[in-house]
Amino acid sequence: MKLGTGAVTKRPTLKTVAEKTGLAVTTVSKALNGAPEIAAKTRLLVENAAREIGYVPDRAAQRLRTGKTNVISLVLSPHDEILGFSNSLTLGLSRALRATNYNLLVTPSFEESTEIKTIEKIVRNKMADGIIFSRTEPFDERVRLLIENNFPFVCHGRTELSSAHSFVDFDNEEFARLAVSQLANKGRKRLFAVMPDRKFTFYGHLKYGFTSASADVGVSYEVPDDVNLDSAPEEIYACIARRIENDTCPDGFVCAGEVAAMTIMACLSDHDLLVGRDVDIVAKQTSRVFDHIRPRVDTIIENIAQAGELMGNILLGDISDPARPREGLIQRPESELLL
Amino acid sequence: MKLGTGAVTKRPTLKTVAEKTGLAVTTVSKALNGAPEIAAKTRLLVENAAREIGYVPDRAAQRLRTGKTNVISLVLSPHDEILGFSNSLTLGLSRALRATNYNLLVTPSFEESTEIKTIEKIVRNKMADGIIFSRTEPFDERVRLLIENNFPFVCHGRTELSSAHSFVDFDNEEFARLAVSQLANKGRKRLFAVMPDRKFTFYGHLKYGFTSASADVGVSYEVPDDVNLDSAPEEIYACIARRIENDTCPDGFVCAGEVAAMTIMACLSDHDLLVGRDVDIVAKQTSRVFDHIRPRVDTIIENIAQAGELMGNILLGDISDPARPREGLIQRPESELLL
DNA sequence: CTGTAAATTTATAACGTTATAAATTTATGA
DNA sequence: TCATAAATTTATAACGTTATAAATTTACAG
Repeated sequence: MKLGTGAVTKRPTLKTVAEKTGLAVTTVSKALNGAPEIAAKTRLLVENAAREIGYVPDRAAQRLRTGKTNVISLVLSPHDEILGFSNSLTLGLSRALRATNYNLLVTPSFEESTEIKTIEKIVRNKMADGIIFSRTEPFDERVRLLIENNFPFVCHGRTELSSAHSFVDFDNEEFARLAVSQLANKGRKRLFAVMPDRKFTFYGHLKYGFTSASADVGVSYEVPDDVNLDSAPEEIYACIARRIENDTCPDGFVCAGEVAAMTIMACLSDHDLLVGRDVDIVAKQTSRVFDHIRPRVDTIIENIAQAGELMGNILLGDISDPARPREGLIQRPESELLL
Repeated sequence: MKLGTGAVTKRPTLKTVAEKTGLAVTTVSKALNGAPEIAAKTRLLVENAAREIGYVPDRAAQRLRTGKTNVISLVLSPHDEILGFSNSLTLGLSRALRATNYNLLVTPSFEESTEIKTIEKIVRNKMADGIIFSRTEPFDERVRLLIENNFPFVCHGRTELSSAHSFVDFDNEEFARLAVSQLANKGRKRLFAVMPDRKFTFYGHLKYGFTSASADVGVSYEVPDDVNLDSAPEEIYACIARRIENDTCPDGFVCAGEVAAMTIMACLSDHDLLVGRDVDIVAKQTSRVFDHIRPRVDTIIENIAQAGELMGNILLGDISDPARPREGLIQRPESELLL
């Protein structure tokens, strides 16, 4: 098949290579797959012939025959933050898959409630060799399902389930501690944190880090229960606006998401409150947006692309060795605190 | 195969359904594919049996037999703007594919130069039924390759090639005109535009709109040739900083990308120049970031998710009817100009 | 040389599907 | 009732691959 000439010849198959070399299809297959019983000179002959005519194995046929799809499925939640998250995860995953012959299938679920169906479908129909997903809950039903079906997966975030499974998580507790400490260093006394929805495991970690660190350094702290990272920006805005108008505005914000942080900054700015003078903010940063936002705020980086790459590599390992013990990995925060 | 019980039975196939109904595999296949020669009551019988045992066709086998992959490949350029673009495109595409049984394969190229290889590979190995990509050039080699190989695709942006092909583009000329007009209305006299790299088709459209509209309303205009939308933010920052320090700072900015706009805003802010007082900015908006950025700037929306959905639908149509005439679609800007 | 073991190659079958052609059943008209 | 057409079902083969078992060739000891 010559490309770029307009001429389209039929794709070469093992049979084509077999005919060219005068060997049997089986021999060619084995030679190309490095079977030990093939004579060295035969292997060479086959390899050259294959290269010459541009033979590439047919994925569908391999998949049908072996049951291996060579596909990793990234299952995205409808809420996956539009800034950065999915994107960086995809990027990182792609890096991990780059040198392999795995493909990345992106499967968004449009409603939170159908996500388990999406995963069931992938498992039942063997649409992938492994699954990646995020927004893990302590007793995550997706994790349960996948463990039960012995289906390789790596999730972003921990569970509290007894069976070990692969995951990559961020040390959110440490993030919160660093944030609190920074705000306290700047003399802030009344802290406020925008946290994820309670149902997620990392809510617990963040909350624990935030409250215990606040108690440790002796500042007041609050975790509102009417807004979280998945709230519409307008709700977060309204919540902060209410505080300001009530004169109950905190002087230090810990914000575990970029959009929420930006929303808060916008609200403060609209009420003539100045970050750095009247209040301080420490935000979790997952993209480079804050580089371009003024006034500058303290950020602590969660490297999502790196998480994606780690998850990809772990998943590939889990797939190639189904028996190896599953374990998790926790990323450290990289702080970019201002002086 | 029962899920959720831990028990894993073998996947049902056509054979399973055939055995259950006492019919031949062929009959079952035809019944499920709506062949007209199958008796209505047979069809019903088969459909019920299939549903009952949860039969789902095996993609690999279908693919091998029919040559149809049921996969759409989104080929991402390394530069695809991290904010919004890929993400929104993916989202829109997913929407288009949602009700179909197409899957979305995301294939990033890590270097600009290898992108054509990536596409060649997809075509040669028939890894997808259709391709989506962006950053189209007037004489785009990817477009040429795909047309030559008669491979379905929809690109984001136009070409100047003679053969018609499917595309979705944004009316960048109109965008630029609107932007210039808004800045002129605000009394700005020295306009400056951050444009895409010259090699892209939409550079031409933007530039023409920008320069001709500027001439029409009688303001001076400039398109720098040392920075473009793909420049590192630091370069853009440095370029603007130089202007400010030189006292050659423009008073109106047209910015065809979000990150560039934010960078400019940051630079202005760092030099105590106020948007709305000293300068004005009109930015192209492809996500909702600007909702949360202060001071507010004028934006004109390019709806990328919608573009993705359109591209997906066009591609599906092109695939199902390879003979239908290929045509392009141009999205109108949605302006969100401030008063 | 010859017989046997080792090395290497090959034939067969199967993965699950569908296009094609052939076979069977049912309906129709004389 | 029978022949024939129409409707419906079925058998066969093939898509490209690989696991298994069988066949062939080569090497080696006697």
